[in-house]
Amino acid sequence: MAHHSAPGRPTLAAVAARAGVSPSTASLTFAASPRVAPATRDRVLAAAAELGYAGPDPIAASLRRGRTGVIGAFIGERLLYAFRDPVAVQLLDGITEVLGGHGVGLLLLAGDAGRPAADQLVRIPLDAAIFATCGLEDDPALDLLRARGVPVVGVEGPVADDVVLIDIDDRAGTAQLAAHLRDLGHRRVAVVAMPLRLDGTRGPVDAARRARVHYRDVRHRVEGVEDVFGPVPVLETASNVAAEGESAGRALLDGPAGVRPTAVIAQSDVLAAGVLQAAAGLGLAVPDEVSVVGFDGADLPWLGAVQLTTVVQPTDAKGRAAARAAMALVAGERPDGVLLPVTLRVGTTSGPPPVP
Amino acid sequence: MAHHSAPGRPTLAAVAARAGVSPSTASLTFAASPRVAPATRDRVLAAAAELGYAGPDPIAASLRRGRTGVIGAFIGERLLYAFRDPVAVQLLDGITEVLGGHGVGLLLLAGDAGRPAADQLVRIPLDAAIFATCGLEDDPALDLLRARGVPVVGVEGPVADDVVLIDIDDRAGTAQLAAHLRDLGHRRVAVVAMPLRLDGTRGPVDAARRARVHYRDVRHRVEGVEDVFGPVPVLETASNVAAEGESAGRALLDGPAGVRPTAVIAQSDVLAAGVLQAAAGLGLAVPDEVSVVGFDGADLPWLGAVQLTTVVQPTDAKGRAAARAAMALVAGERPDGVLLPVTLRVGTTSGPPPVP
DNA sequence: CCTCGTTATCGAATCGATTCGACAACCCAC
DNA sequence: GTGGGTTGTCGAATCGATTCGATAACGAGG
Repeated sequence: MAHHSAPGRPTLAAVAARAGVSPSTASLTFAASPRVAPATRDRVLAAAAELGYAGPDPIAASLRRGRTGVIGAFIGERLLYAFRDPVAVQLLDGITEVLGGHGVGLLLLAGDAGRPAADQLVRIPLDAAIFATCGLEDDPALDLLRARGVPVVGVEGPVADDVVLIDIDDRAGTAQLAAHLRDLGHRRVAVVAMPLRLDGTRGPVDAARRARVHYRDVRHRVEGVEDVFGPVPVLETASNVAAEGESAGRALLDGPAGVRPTAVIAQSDVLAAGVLQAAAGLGLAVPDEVSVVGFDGADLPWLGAVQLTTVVQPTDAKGRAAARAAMALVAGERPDGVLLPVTLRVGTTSGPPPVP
Repeated sequence: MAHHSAPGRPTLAAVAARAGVSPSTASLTFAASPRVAPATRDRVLAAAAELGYAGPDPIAASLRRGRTGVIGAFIGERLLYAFRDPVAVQLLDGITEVLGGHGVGLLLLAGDAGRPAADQLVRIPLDAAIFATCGLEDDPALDLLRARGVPVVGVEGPVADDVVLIDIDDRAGTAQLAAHLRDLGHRRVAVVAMPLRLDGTRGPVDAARRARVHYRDVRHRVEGVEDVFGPVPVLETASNVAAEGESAGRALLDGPAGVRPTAVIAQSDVLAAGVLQAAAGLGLAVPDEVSVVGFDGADLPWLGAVQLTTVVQPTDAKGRAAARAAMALVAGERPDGVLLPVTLRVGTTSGPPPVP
């Protein structure tokens, strides 16, 4: 009975023996060391070819080196939902761009809601972990990683001494956006928020709920609005998808002109797209009867010619920065956190409020 | 200078010593073996807690076991483009669903076009690989995996003796779709094809190009149409995205009523969505002036109320089947390939051709 | 009291490489 | 010809666990 799936696979030692050199030399050969003589190298390579040896076993090499060349990315939600979010996708793309260049692989860790895949963490070798879209302050996975000595990078959280933070200025960016609306003359605005935590809740946010917000970006994007307008009504969605934005939008905008908000601040472009759909469904002209703004600067394909007024964040740069930080941590460095800039982009969905 | 990122991390041996047991017993304890006495177990666990030992090192365990608990998924394109494709996303979701249940992780292998990340393959330990969206017949990565003894599952390709194939009947499905159009009375149809190979080419497909098609599904979905209509014009897109579908659709539909096709068969719902946009842009009513059909049965959010006539494939089941096959291969079994059924779904985008 | 059968624990081999310091061989110059 | 500096190769320790067969302890039955 064989121990392995592939029983008779040749080892480096076998290759060395066949080539008439020591295992050390054979190892050096495959590491492309300049210290091995060309003639010897050819002999080893020839022996390897004859034996069908495909190079050193990655697992054994990993053990010796103490590294695997794999970095894990935590996705809070199930994969399917995370990938509906263009920001998450672009972030991951930025990460793989850097990682791929170093021959490092990205492992997806998706946790169905509550309990993130903890068993995976225990079993799977990781050099570092990136909290990609789930900056929970008290994620249990964080403790596991800590105990294991796996360095952690957080994209917009969690905040901790031993976590390198890649951040954007959500609050100031949103404040800028809010100021734009205020300067246009808006006084009655409402916020359509991304989920405060992942429990399927939707609806108006009260103080109690507000106190239990899990995500830093969500909190900061509310605070940015309040910096300008003071307390405003916040409507929470259950998921960051257009359909949720639409139902929230309908709830907000389905009322008489003197009562409904003259501007809706969605916390993401995806939600804003939903709000736009809601406005269209209610027969409200944008921006003449209602202004709609978003956040992210994702170029959503289904917006068509509409240019959403939004706060543009450098999502791909965020991904690249996260990956670079992870690589640095693996190399034993202690990289600084990064704060990336955001910019207001005024489009065609914001304008002065309607005159009564 | 420390060898590792975390120098003084305790080992299983240290825990065993502290608990006054042998390493074997400590190992058995963490493997939750029933053969270890409860009192001993508690002693070991206590020692582990005191030392801050988080459990056996996954790398070392991997070496001994010969497995890592990581399965690689090959994405032909860059992540960003692959994840614009709802089918790819759903496929991956199905894969992670099964894998996660076994505590196995999914590693993304994205190759920038031509050369897929070969260096990653050499360095990263993998138990098995799934060709998720890139069924190239002659992918160089396949040879590397073979040489390494890594078992491979192919989703719609590549076809090889040692690759377990998870397939759908693209040809028969498309033929059914084509027959539906023929029965409605269509005689002049055109195909908007996904990329035949990844080289950025777009435009009419001639025989030479046709001979060099890389993807099985693309080929089969053309053949299915020809089974019903005989040779038809095929317009290739450079990428499976809506914008490409739109420009292809405009090229096909921008002509006098007697010349342009009365039905456009897009090879994916995403492309079909683009063709619908093109039709709308040209002021053509669907299905009265032109019928548009797709493939996949993906529920695209931005289609709104439009019900696309399409061939529904069980994408998530495909993902789950692929993952199950991979797990079986890792377990040393020799699973059979799987052929999943597709079904025609008639929506509101197909109808009789206009009367001249 | 001795033996047999469990049950819990241990020893030791093994997984397949990497790497550092030592060492031999060789070249050149003095 | 000897000393010093390269250059190329080798030995041996190590990475941290898993696992099988062996052994000790112990209770029960004859």
